[in-house]
Amino acid sequence: MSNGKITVRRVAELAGVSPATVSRVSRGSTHVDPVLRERVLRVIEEHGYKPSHFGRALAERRHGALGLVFPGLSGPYFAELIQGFEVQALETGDSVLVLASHSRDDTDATVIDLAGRVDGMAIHGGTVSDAALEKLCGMVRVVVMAGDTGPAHASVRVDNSSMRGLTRHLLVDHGYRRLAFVGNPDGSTDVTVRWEAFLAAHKTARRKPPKEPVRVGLQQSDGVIAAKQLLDGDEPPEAVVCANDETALGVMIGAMGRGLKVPDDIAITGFDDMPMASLVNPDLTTVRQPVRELATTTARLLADRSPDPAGAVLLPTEIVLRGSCGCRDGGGG
Amino acid sequence: MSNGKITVRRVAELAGVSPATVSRVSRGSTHVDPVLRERVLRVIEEHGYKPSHFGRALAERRHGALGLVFPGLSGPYFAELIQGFEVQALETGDSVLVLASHSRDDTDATVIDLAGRVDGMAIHGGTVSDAALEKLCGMVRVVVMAGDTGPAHASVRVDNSSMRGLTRHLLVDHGYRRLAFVGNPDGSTDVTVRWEAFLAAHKTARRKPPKEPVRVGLQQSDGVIAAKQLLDGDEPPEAVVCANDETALGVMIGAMGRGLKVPDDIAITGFDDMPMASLVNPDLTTVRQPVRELATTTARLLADRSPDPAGAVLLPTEIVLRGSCGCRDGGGG
DNA sequence: TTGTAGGCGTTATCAA
DNA sequence: TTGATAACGCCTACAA
Repeated sequence: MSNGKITVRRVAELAGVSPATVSRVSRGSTHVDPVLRERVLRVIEEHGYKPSHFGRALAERRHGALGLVFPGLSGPYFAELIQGFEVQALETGDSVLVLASHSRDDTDATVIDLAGRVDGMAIHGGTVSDAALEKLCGMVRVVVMAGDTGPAHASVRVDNSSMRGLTRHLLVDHGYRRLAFVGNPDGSTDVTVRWEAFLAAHKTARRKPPKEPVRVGLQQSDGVIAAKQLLDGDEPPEAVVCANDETALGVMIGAMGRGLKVPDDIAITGFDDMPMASLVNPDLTTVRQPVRELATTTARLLADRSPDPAGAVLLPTEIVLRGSCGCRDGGGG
Repeated sequence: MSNGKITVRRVAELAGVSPATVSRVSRGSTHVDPVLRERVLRVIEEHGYKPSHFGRALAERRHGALGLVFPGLSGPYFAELIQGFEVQALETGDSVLVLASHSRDDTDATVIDLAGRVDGMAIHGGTVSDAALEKLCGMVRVVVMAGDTGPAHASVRVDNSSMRGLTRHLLVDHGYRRLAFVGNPDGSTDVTVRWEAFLAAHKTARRKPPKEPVRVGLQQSDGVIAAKQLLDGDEPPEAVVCANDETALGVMIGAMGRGLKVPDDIAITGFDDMPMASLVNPDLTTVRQPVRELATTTARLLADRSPDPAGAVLLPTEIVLRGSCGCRDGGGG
């Protein structure tokens, strides 16, 4: 078997044409004599010629790769994010370079370095300092996902204001008194905005919000930890509003582990509408957000070759009322 | 601000030296006159010169990148895998290209293409056909993680045989009669081996195993689905052995949602020992596997420049007995 | 339509 | 130690 050392020149030689012609054929250029094309194609096939990314990248000054930077969290949200992004990138022939272990306090050097190896970068809200972001923008096209555009070229995010309606629902429709919020507003832009919407709903309803959110991460285990803090305290809340479904599930597990009934003893809501939300008992009241679209839109913006990408895209969300807020009294294991 | 168009030649010019010297300095080569080095460094600093990955890659014939291929699953396991891999890769200055949306029935073309953009690839067991794997091996160094070496250059996996001891524990120490297995042996090498170990333990104990596993995926929602199938049937099992912690949690949620008590009414075990395992009530009996080490070892093997990497690395695992199998009767919410 | 020649930015080789 | 010079593999004017 021929090893990968076969080059344009060699193919040209074997096919009795010039390297230029091979290049044209290999990239499906028009304007090539069918006979020659056929001859070249056969040699390519026969010897398994693959244009070198090295040479191509250098000549075209294009990496054919997109970067994806986010805080290394587990869970359905990020899995969906990666996959959506990747599928879209593949669509345009781009590869995906990920930086999943990046937290804001890391040195920015890593992400700057990444910028030198890609044609565009997607930065998840809250993972990179504004200073670094600005530097990045001077190097490649940058799209912020789930965050403010800031110095970036564009941004794509979901409409977190649904959290306001959801909170109002709890406050007004159900008449719950003491609400708690689980999630760290400093952790990500999404949580910041959701916490603000939570506060705003209280204000509109002329009700006093909790002084502080329960500052934990976004994983299921964080929800369990929050439940411990919330339910073992003096005044447990009547309803717990969680920054995402995972923590909501965690809180629910914690509550049930204490023998509490949801929603009778305590109401719980999430955000995302991931698969588990409709599978638990009671099923989870939440806000549905189009995670996949968030990812694909971002990738599309990045791959777009037009001079300037759209400014800020806002994706719609939808409140999904189910059992865990008390809207149905079926189930309640 | 100077745009990124500054090259070696330009720096050389500005510093009054040759491009070769700039190259030597930029790469920290020894044998450079301190005076010149200083002069060059200042110019580099001043103009923000960054060696182009294009040029460097072509000249060194080295991408400076590693590929990571796995089935796009969510959950702590894969999150840990990515991060561990990435951290180790960063250690050697490599970037990480991921292919997370690859399922076995995809065209192999995608993964073959990836091979042309990296110096080495980590393939998660059960994601690529043997034919494709063989082809890949002719292009780059390939290490299989959590799977058989096969045609690959090396493999790293964990010792799944602990599943045998765990099953024996359920069968003999606890004396459970009917056990069920949740997980699809065809889905991944790990599950294949765990199912086989489950069967082997039955054989050794001279007990009849279930005819079939409950063939579901590895996510929490799959566990809920399995619970439905298992618990709503005629003869619910006395103990459910799950292929991983996530599905175990799902089964537990399903069981509790039906008002069943764990482990009194039904025992449940997992595999992984992820954070949630010790947080639920009752806490989860499981097998601890070193996921991070799995990832870092793989990355290290890939980055290793020595002629041939080690053959097959086997990482140890450890049975962790907790409440969900019936070993402690505290808790049991 | 095809071929020739030069350039993309860096590193490697070999004299000096 | 330093500096010309030649790859590295491909693409793309430009000329034929």
